[in-house]
Amino acid sequence: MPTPESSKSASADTRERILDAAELLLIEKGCGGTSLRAIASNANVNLAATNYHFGGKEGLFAAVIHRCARPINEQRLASLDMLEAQQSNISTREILKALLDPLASNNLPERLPAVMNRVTSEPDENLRAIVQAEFSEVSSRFIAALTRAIPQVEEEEISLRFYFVIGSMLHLVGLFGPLTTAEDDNTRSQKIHALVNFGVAGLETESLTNIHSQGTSE
Amino acid sequence: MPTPESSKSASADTRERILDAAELLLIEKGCGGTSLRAIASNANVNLAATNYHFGGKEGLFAAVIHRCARPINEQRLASLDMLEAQQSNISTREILKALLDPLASNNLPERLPAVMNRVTSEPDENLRAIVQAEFSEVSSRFIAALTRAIPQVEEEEISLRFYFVIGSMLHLVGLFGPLTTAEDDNTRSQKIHALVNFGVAGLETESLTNIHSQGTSE
DNA sequence: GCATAATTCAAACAAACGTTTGATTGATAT
DNA sequence: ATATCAATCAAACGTTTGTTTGAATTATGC
Repeated sequence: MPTPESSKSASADTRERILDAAELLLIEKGCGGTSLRAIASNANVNLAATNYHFGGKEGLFAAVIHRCARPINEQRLASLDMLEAQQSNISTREILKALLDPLASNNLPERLPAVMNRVTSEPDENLRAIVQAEFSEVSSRFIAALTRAIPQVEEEEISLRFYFVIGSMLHLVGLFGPLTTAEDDNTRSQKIHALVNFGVAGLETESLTNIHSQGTSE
Repeated sequence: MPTPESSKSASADTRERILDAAELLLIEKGCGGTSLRAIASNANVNLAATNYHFGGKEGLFAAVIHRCARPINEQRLASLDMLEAQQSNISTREILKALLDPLASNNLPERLPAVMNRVTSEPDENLRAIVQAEFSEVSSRFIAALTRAIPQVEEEEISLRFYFVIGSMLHLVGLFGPLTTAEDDNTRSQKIHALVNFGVAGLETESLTNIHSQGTSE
């Protein structure tokens, strides 16, 4: 049973073509709506190649997710590392920019947001676990940084609001669509900037734990 | 032998059993991951009944979406109507409460958020069109109300921030899960309240259209 | 009662799916 | 050149999918 995990031969080209085709189809048709036959056809490879190189459909999509998420999450963590090394008091805006600005960069795999938007809403348990593992460090690190930056709000509330920002981000990249022209980059970075403003205000607002007269009198 | 307890119209009962089973499976397994056979099995009806009553799989899910979305959207619009009839200056918080509080109510079909969370991220074009049509009036009405309530922010920015709130909402109900115990209702309404606070702050913050030195000057 | 339409049912349909097989090619090293 | 292993290929595997069919059953109108 040969396991061709790390190979640099001509098969590496096949692997990348499969990943590219799978990534594109995953964005357009979703995980369950993409067949291995369509991937093989678009990648100009044999049908069995997908099973040979990735062990199956699930392994293939896991590789797609990993290839997409790793560089952008590394950039996020690197930016946060640099912030924490330079200053002791980091602003909420700086943290959110470290988190969201990589999505506006155009020298990164632009399709990552679209892939994440698809994958985070997939009902498949295994894929959800893969995604969660891929983002767990980013989540914990940024929640901790935000908790330090906003001491007037307790950590549990910060954590919830962080997920609000993530939800806004995912919904926003859903509006982007798979388009990635050069002029769209400007519009996209503007919307990312708007999201940063929105998130800063939402995160820093004082928490009103007093829920008085919640019921609607009608 | 037919069940003797079915004294009402048999066809209407079958339709509802199919809708209930389809709704539950749609939440758990997604749209593409739910087969008509699983629906028919869980609903204790014949396989052909789903095609007979709804014309096909797509018509069935459209009926599920419609049955879920209509009552909650009617409540949202009714609350907004009442606000606009009573006062001329409506606060951002009142508008967001009219939009989001129905999600915390427990005498409504609680499964709507989970259904929406699934359906809004489905890649199927026809289903997306159905969802968009179902929510178009709510979106336009609430964006208009928010634009009047927050005159210092231009409408285009309000529209974008509104979708941030929607994204946060969808992500939040994704965290809820299909569980709906009585004690969970309390936790759920608390999180909805936190979302209202978050959204009010994000919506009302001044827009920084001056994107000067967007690049990180470090 | 009988006739007519509506509904349910078991069975089958063709198509598409992920996966596996076994032969065949290509490269590498001895 | 020969042996060896990784990689590609056509073909088929068994399952599951949505949908359809035609008979059987039930409800409805007269």
